[in-house]
Amino acid sequence: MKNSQLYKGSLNTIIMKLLEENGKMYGYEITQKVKAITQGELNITEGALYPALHKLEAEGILDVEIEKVDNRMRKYYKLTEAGTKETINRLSELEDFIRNMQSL
Amino acid sequence: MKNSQLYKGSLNTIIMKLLEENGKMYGYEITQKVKAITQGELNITEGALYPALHKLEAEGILDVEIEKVDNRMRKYYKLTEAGTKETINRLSELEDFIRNMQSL
DNA sequence: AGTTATGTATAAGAATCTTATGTATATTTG
DNA sequence: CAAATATACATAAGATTCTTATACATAACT
Repeated sequence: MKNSQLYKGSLNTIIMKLLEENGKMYGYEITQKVKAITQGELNITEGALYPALHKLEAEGILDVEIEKVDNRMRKYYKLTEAGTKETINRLSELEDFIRNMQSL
Repeated sequence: MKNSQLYKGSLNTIIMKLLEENGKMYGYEITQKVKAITQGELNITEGALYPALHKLEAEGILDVEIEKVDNRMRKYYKLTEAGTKETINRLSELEDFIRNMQSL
């Protein structure tokens, strides 16, 4: 997701952060939201996104709810209770990471 | 190098940033410096560090100079001219990354 | 004498992401 | 109206990066 290697390992945090703010989102929506917010700088690829969503679901971080809109499938994801707690930790780790990277 | 996945992909940037500030450093010194600056939060493992140094050297980012101190080998690394230029880009990417992660 | 610290190195495996491909429907454009 | 683009999800092969374990060697500390 971008040529810069720095984003490697941050996809789960990005997903969780967006879901915490927006309640529920579907995969394609996440890719568009990220592109919009970063002014096209960060493009999440489906090959990275969908496996990540499936894994977070398997880990009990996310819940899925399937909807059909305009005859097209959408899988809405939202944080579980455990996922919400875990997100707090992740965002704290993100702050630590940023602080450490700046002070190095 | 730590349980948080966020650091994945940032090792090269860390190495280059430290070398830009400190002129030249050897591997073990880098691990200790990082540990000290982050108050033990970030520990770079040798299994990650040495292959990374070798690769940066092969790419022409780093130059090596071997010294013997107290009968023990030290390999001092410093940025090449190309490496210094590349470091400017990396640090710019780091700022973009941080800004994007905060605005998401 | 044995453990810890200093110092470098590699190899097997895990985790994450890229790139490519596949399927399907809706909308826009030439 | 046919073709291209947008919407929407999915997986598989390969690349990259890191973890964990192991290896070797000397110095310093207990």
